[in-house]
Amino acid sequence: MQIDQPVPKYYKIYEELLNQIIDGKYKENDLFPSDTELVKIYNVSRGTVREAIKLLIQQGYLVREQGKGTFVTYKKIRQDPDKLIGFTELMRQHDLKPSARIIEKEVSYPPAHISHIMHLEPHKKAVRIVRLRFGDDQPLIIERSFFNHDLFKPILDEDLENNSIFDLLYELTNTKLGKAQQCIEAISAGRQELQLLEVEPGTPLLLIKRLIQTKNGDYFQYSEDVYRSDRIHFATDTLPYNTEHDDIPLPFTLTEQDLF
Amino acid sequence: MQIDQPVPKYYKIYEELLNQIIDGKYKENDLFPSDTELVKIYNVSRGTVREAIKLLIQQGYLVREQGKGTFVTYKKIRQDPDKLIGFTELMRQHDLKPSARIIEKEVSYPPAHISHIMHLEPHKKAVRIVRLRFGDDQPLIIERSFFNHDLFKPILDEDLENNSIFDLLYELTNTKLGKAQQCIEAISAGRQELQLLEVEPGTPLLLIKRLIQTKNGDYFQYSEDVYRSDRIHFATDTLPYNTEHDDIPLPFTLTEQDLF
DNA sequence: GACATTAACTTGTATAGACAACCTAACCTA
DNA sequence: TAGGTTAGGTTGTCTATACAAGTTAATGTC
Repeated sequence: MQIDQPVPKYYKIYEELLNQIIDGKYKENDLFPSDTELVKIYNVSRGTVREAIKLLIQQGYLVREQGKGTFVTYKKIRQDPDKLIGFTELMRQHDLKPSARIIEKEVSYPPAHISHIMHLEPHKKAVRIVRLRFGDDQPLIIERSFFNHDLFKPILDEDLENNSIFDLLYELTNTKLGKAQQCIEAISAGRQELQLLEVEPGTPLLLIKRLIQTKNGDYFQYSEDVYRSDRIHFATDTLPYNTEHDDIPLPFTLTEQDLF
Repeated sequence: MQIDQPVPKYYKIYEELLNQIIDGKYKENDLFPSDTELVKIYNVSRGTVREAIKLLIQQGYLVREQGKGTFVTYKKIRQDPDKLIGFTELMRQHDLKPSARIIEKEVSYPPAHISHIMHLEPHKKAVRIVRLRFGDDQPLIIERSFFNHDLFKPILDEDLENNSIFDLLYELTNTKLGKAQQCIEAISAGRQELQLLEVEPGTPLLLIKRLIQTKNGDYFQYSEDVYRSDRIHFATDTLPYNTEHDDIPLPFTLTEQDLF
């Protein structure tokens, strides 16, 4: 015997709108129906409509702009975490203007666990840099990095907003990079993320931690990059075998209709 | 000249309540003031109070339970990058006792977008399976999959709770898997996730979408797996920052250049 | 033509009220 | 005592309304 679980109106509306978006009823950047229109269509109150819209916003399908309207943004920037495509290259592929801002830059004693991960001796200082990455002037990524001070020193005073750190490293010290490790987590937006990435409190974000060595085996960098998951799409084409990829985007998510 | 931007009431209340929680006014699992009490304290409407509470829930500070009340659940974000786990064999490397529960299993006509992505003809049925996977009896992953019915038929009645689907496929039909695509997102826990994964509303989770082909090129499976990010670390050990391709000048120099 | 004003939209916030669903504890009854 | 009922609390959902804040396009004026 199946229990008849009542599904809220706002959730049904959410599902229906999601299906419409997935079915391609709206194109990227299309104007979505306004609250008032949806109120008439579904014959519910505005609060209920907004509840449904909120879910779609949280999933990254819609964006609201006060005074202008609600817009469809289902297409995400794709990035393959295995192939470390550069940020500017990634932006260029999506016709977005890349830019960066240095939030913090200092030489200090890192926390103990950072020293440990980077195999630094306890008395060694490290270079800490926080950068904010933009695509078309929209904040996409916070990069929080610790660098090996000895290796980083030669490029410390270079222009890091407009130059590649790895490029500078190679040009000035002839050092190349070697192995790297990374892991991915989902986190909730904290205080700094709210401010820098311009998201709502509690927005789920992707956290990618990387530990990068030089080709000599020295630990060069430990970074924690926080990505706006609603704007950047992490995709891989590998697994057992890697042939030429068909490139089917997987931009949607199963709805409850698909599940029950 | 800075425009004096008005801060919403619900946000001020949110900040004040957050400060109280951070200051330790409430202990873990303490009962939080009810909507009605907060309405009296702040002299606002219930909707406004709930807006503030919602933010605290999304941040993971509070949990609401219908009929019982609102509770404080301070949650730590733990960083443990020393444990780096492989992509597929998470369970074994974690040294956890693996188990699974079939939530749903049916043969039916899949939604249109699933048919499309799996290259199924519209009249073709698919096997839909929802599995909940445990490690040491704790729910870790929801696997929601659609399988090609023709390919899946031979193993439909096998014991899917205690066997690997891929292993069964190979044993019974000698079919090997080919290429796969996958992408990773961060999402907020929805209704089914709350129930099955036993997490609090708004908990950030990892969503991994996969499209898997057989070696023959047939589309075998589309799945969306939801991981408890607080219990599972997703990691790749080595990245092709690759040293072996140093001789190839153009493509790899570009990527390294743009990375920072 | 250039520019300010206005009207008519949009989303954002806030209020007040209602009922449903759920939980707990006190109470009543067998 | 044991068990069922009820009253009163909680959160969940939904409605209806109102005004603020921001955008856009048409209008009117100089």
